[in-house]
Parts: sequence; structure tokens; C-alpha cells
Amino acid sequence: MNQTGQEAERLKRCGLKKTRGRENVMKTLEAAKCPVTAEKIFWELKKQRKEISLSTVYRILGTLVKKEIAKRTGSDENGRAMFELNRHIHRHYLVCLGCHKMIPVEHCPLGELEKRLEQETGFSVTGHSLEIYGYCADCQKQMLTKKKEK
Amino acid sequence: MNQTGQEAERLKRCGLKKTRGRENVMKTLEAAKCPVTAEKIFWELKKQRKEISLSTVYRILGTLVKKEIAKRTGSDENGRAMFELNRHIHRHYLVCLGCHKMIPVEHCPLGELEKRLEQETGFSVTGHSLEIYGYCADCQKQMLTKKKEK
DNA sequence: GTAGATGCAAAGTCTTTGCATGTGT
DNA sequence: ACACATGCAAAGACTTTGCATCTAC
Repeated sequence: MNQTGQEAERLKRCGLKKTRGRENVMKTLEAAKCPVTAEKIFWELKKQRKEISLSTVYRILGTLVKKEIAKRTGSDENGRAMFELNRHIHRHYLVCLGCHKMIPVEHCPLGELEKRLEQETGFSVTGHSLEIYGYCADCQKQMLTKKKEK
Repeated sequence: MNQTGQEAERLKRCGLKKTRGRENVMKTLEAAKCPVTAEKIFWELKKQRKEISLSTVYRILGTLVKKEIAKRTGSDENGRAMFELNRHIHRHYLVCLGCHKMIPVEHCPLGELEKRLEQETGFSVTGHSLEIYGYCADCQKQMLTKKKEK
């Protein structure tokens, strides 16, 4: 469902050399389907015996962000930067505060709001970020079972 | 419009001692009206000759967040954590990518979406974050004038 | 008087950078 | 060949923590 070389092509279009590191990082982002930290990518690749250094992961992510292939989204619960592919389909997530799972939401309800705000304020909207927090079904069950948090 | 002692009272309710530092940090958050970094608070107080150490600012913010008097929102363009008072009125911001100004938006259009998502996914929503990015009227003007960005 | 708050400096994290080496075109 | 990518270690930036001192209650 994902022909090899898709990443290579995207890199070439941006005038970037096709390298082992870049392809692997991009594949990992592709596979992730939601925002991940640099370190997560690093360990994911380590697990797959694809050696790379963490600083290179950061450098690659920096490059991808600059080329708008990826984007840096807020930060995780520990303040680490998160990255995801700049997909054409626009997406938001339900973020579980228990297990930090991120569930994609298909529908984006903001277009109309943005149009109104532009008219009212003269602000020119280029994008937005939206995340919805709460507890996933699994974590809700667990919380009912053991009520010995903190 | 803001009687002295409002902060003191809120602290007492949370079982926290009323100290110079805490009151000053809370007043600064109150005055800010939008998310600020620890360092911004630090400099703001310095400007007002209210001496405090940066680590204390961080510690106070940590305490306020734990007590849910304040909350930590994402991070700024440099990855620094931002904090704001946990206001009862729920608010979002238009964030200018040019000058980093943050303009509050009154209307929050997400209640209905959240209800639907809860039904569809079994996720229990406790909150959300929404920020809208773009360029404020001033920055748009400036960009028309000098087109020598990067 | 005592538990908790603060300042300072030191330690911790996460991220970026300098430099020598390796690699894609 | 040469520009650019990478690894490693070191530096940077932001945040947290240990400890002695101070302060609110």
C-alpha cells in the first residue's frame, strides 16, 4: 500500500539527497500516523536495526520541517517537541491523558469559524492546531478498577 | 476592577501560604490575559522591581499548575513552556506568526463536536486546546511594505 | 517554632552545533 | 570531485533540584 521510493521522490522534489537516514525517518513518520518525538523515531529505528544518531534525527526533522514535508506540533506531556508529516488531509487528535494514545479525528469544524474571524478582526488565518484531551475507553475502565492514583 | 487580596484568597483556598512571590506571579498572570513564559514573568517582575529568582518562578508556576490555579499550555515558537491562569471563561487565541501577538477569541465552537466524538468513540473529553495561526493586520501591512524576508 | 518558600548554584533534559569523516549525485 | 549528510562529543537552552536560609502561620 506504500511503494518504496515514495519518500525518495518527495526528497528529490525538495532538492534533498536521498539518504538512508532521511528515508528511514520519513517512513517512520509515515507509519506513525500521529505526532512523535525525535527520540521515539530514534528508538523505533534502533528496534529495526536501522542505526542512526539522535542528533541526525533532529537534523533531519529540522530539514523536513523547513521544506514543509513535516511539521512540528506542540510538545508532549514532558515538553518534548513532536513532529508529524505534513499530510494533505488535515487532521486533529483525541489525546488520552491516561496512556497518551492519540486518536485521529476526521472532521475539522473550523473553516467557518476562521472565515468569520478573518472578517471580524482583519487577521489572516494560515492554519490552526486543535487537540482534544480526555480519557480513552480503556483508561476509563482502568480508572474504575484501581482508584489509587497519586 | 481587581481588589487586592483576590490572589491571597485563592492561595488560601488551596492550602498555600500567601507569599510575595506567589502573589506577584499570580498578578502577572492575571494582567497578561494570555499565555506567557516563565521568563517573561521573571522580567516583568524585574521591571517592576519585584525581585524573584527564575527558579522560584518555575516553582511557583509548577505549584499553581498542580493546584489547577494555572495551566501549562503548549510551547512558544522556541519550545519554551507557556502558562496562563485557569480562567473560568474558556478562551482561544489568534496567534500572529509575525509578531507573536495573541488575540483572544470569544467564541468556542467545540462543544457540539466533542459531544459527538464522545458518543462515536467512547472517549471521555475533559478539555481541548485550539489555536489559530496567521498574520495580524499590522504584520500583513508590514509584509506588503518590505518583501525581503529570508 | 515549624513546615513550607526562596535563592543560588548545580544538575538534568532536550536540542543544536562544530568538526572530522562518509556518501549521493 | 564536491557539496552535502552523518556521527560524536561538546555546547546551548530551558527546566528542575539540593541545600542552606528565610518567612508565613
